Parts: sequence; structure tokens; C-alpha cells
Amino acid sequence: MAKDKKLVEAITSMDTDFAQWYTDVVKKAELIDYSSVKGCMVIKPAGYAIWENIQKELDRRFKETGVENVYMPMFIPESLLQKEKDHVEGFAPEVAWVTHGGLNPLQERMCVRPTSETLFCDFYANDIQSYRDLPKCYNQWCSVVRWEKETRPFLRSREFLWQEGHTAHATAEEAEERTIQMLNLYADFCEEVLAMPVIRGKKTDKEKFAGAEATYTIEALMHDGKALQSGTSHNFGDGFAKAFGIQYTDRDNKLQYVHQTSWGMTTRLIGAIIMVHGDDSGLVLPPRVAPLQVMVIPIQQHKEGVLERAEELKAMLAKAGIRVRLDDSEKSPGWKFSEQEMRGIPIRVELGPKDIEAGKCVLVRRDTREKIECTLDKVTETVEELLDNIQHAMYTRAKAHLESHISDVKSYAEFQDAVENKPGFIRAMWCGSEECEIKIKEDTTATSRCMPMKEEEAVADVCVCCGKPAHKLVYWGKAY
RNA sequence: CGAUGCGUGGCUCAGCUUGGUAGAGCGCUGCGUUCGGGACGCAGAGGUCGCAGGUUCAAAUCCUGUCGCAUCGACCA
Repeated sequence: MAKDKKLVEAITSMDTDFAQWYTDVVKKAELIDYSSVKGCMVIKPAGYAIWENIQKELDRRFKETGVENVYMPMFIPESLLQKEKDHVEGFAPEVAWVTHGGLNPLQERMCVRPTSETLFCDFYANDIQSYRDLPKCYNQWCSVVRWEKETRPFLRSREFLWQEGHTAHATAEEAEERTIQMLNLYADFCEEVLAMPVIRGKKTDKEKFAGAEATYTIEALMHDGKALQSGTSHNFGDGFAKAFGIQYTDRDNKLQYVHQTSWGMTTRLIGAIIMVHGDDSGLVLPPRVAPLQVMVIPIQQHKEGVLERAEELKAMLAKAGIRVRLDDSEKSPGWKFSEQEMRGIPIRVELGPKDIEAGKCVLVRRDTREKIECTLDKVTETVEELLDNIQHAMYTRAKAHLESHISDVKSYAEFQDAVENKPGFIRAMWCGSEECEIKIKEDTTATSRCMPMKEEEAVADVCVCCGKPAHKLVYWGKAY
């Protein structure tokens, strides 16, 4: 009993306090530490390794579509930031300024990039001359700074890691095509690799990116029923091109403006993984992003031959390309079990003298805690199969959670009731006016998340807020 | 930016009301016994009490100021 109690105290239960649970998991799984700079975090090896896996997989997928990586400066002169009006207005409140170089004040202050549209545009203005230079499909991996007031590990920090893709195209059609292509790439990535189902949709004008013509988003649903914007893809049309003078000469020797896109994903995804898959014992990582897929835990490791057999087992799994480690520390097995669970490692392999004698081992899957006996000669294939099962089971579970947390509402009363009592997405019709959007937000704190791209049947024919005719279906919800 | 809370060994905190020169649990180090759900014994190391002033013979404790962090709201990936 005393032992159980200790376990329970380690991580706050989700149902008791979801926010505290999140913080506990982040720390117990050793993903981050708070730093002495407010709102900035130290990403520890366990957290950074997840990001590296995300990077590796995304980067590969980007390159398959013809994207190349570049690196831009981290400083933006004020004059450059101000070239596109909506863009500055959107970002000015949250940029950090550099005013001095060494001891001397700068002629012009510079902000630390909150995003690099302006830098890419400035560069493209010179780099693009002819239709032969198009399209340009560049991406950069970097960190950006936004001086947030309220910060939370991974979900909102003052500095965060991300990738930002910036493309320039000859035609509006091509730009739109790229915008959608990247949105789908993001969605597929989330579903296939992170086992996280998402709603693909378009943002309303109110919610779109500062300076964009259209913003597309993928919205995921967290365990507590709140939405998390998990990736965005913007079509800029020729707005930035006109502000920055990005023109090319077409085949007919006429000057044309380019059409641009940008798209990004951030370390926030790690927050999403935690809140979609985690449980009261800690993190649960989908095998495909898990830095460690298997932890081998020897029982009575001091006994003759146990560690040797465990090493062999580890080597065998490693040889098959499985990311595996042996926990041969002096901790007790129970400690190691808890540790492996908090860290979300998908499979634990227990190996003790009894197993060795019987020529088997015990596999325990993290997602269901199911224990599986397995003969030692079949470990590799069983583990491979199990990793695959876990990946799919996690997706299926998350998908079921998403689908069972979507409410259709027709009236404003129903809407308010749903916001209060039915955590999750709310599907409701909207007339298209910003007033209704604002009113809904003020009344309920729910915001419009997106208008789904997939054809979906209308819930009603009038706006849920004002009652005027409406044909836009919107997913609403409380969001992080 | 508003509200709230918190700053004392690595962590969580007690001590402050009533001033007298710093404690506990966990963690850490060493040795030994343990090992199938956070084991135990013994011996140790580790703190100018967030910072700066002030009051006092004497300040973690009282006074003034200041800084930082966390949580919750408004804004945002």
C-alpha cells in the first residue's frame, strides 16, 4: 500500500488537475527543466530526442517534395519587419528587441525573429529574377522568439524550436497547391508517426496568420477535450510579394509578382503527444517517435548470467534496428518499471533467472500494460510486431476519443451547453460574420478552430449565433 | 498587463507569530544486505535562508525596497 501511495503522489491524476498532470509528466519524464529565464525551458535529452525524431521524419518528407534547407539571420531590422502592414501589427506586440551592439546603441533596432517571412521576402526579392528561378521551396530549422505573457512547457514558451517553410511560385494556383500539399503532409505525419488524428481545415479570417490570404490548420484534440493547433500552412497570395517587390519576368517578358506560402510545425507537437497519449503513470510515446522503443529490465541482475543474457537480448533487438537500452542501474526493478512508464517507453522487457531457465522473457506494453510471455528465440519478431500494434492501437484509441468528443449543435443554447458540459469539438453553422465569432468567444471562451476541408454534411441552415442563413460549417472549441 | 502564490542544502518543505547563530524527508557518496511494481542498514557530504538597505548586542525570523519563478486570466504556435 505504501508503495502504491508513493506512485500516486508522483504524478497528479489527470482527472484531479489536468494542468498539474501535464506539468508533472513533463518533469517526471525528464523532457524539460525550467530555466532561470522566465518562459524559456531547458529541453533535456529525453525531450530533445523526440524533437530530433520529429525533425528527421518531417525533413525527409519535405525533401521528397522538393524542399531544400537554408538558414536565415536571427535578427530583423525594424524597417524590414514593417514592410507588410498586417504582419507587423500581428507580431509587434510580442517581439523582443535588440537595441545595442556591444556598448553602443544601434542606428536601427532589430527584433529577434518571431518568424522569418520578412527575411525570406527580402532575400527572394533579389534572388528571384526569372520564371526559371521558380518555384523556390526553402525551409529552415531554427528557433524563434515571441515574448509571451503566459508560458507553459512546449505549449507556449518565449523561445521555441520549429521549422518554417517559405515558398515562392509563379502562379496563384501553384501556391495554393503547395499550401494544401504541406497541410496534408503535416496531417499525414501526425496520424502516421505521432498516432494523432487531426481535423484538417481552413481558419476564419479572424484567426488567420498576420498577412496571409488564407491559413490552413490541423487541429488535434487533447485528452481534456481542448483543441491544439498543431501545424499551419499559409497561402500569402501576392501580398508579401507586392510589399517587398518580389517580381519575376515571365515567358512573355512581362513582370509578375510571385505567389507565396509558408508553413510551420513546432516543439508544441511534443506537448500534443503528451496530452493525446499520456496517462496517470506518465508519458506514452508512439513507437515511431519514441527515442527508445524498448527498455530491458533485468530482475535479480546480480545473479550469475542475468546481465549477460540481458545484454545478449539487447544486442539482438538492436541488431534488428530496434531502439533499445538495458537498465542495469542499481535501482530496484520496481523503480525501473515506474521510470520506464513515466518516460513512455513503448515496451518493457523483463528478464530474470526464472525466465532464463524457461528460455523466455516477459514483454509489457506501455499503452495497455498487457504482459506477454515470449520465448527468447522469438523476441525480435514479437517486439517488432508489438511495436506496430502499439502504434496502431494508439492511433485507433486517439481517433475514437476524437470522434466521441464532437458535438453537433443547432441552437445557441445548445452551443453554450456543449461548451460547458461536453468537452471537445463543437460542430455548428456560421454565417461568416466576425461579430458572431467575437460574440461566441466572449460568451463562451470557445473559438472557431477551423472550417473542415473534408466535405461534411451541414448541421443546420442558419448561423448558430445570429440565426441568419449560414452555409459554413465550423469546428469550435476551447483551445490551448 | 491583471490576480494569486512561492523564494531556506539537488528536490519538497518545516522553522518566522514570540529575534539568540539552521532542521526533516527524499535525493546524492561509500560499504554491506537486497532485487518479478518506486527495498533496507550503517557511515558521510552538502545551506553566507532570492538580493539590497534598515532596526538590534544579535536577523532566516521585524521594517523598507527590489528581483525572480510558478499558477490562473486577457493575447498568441
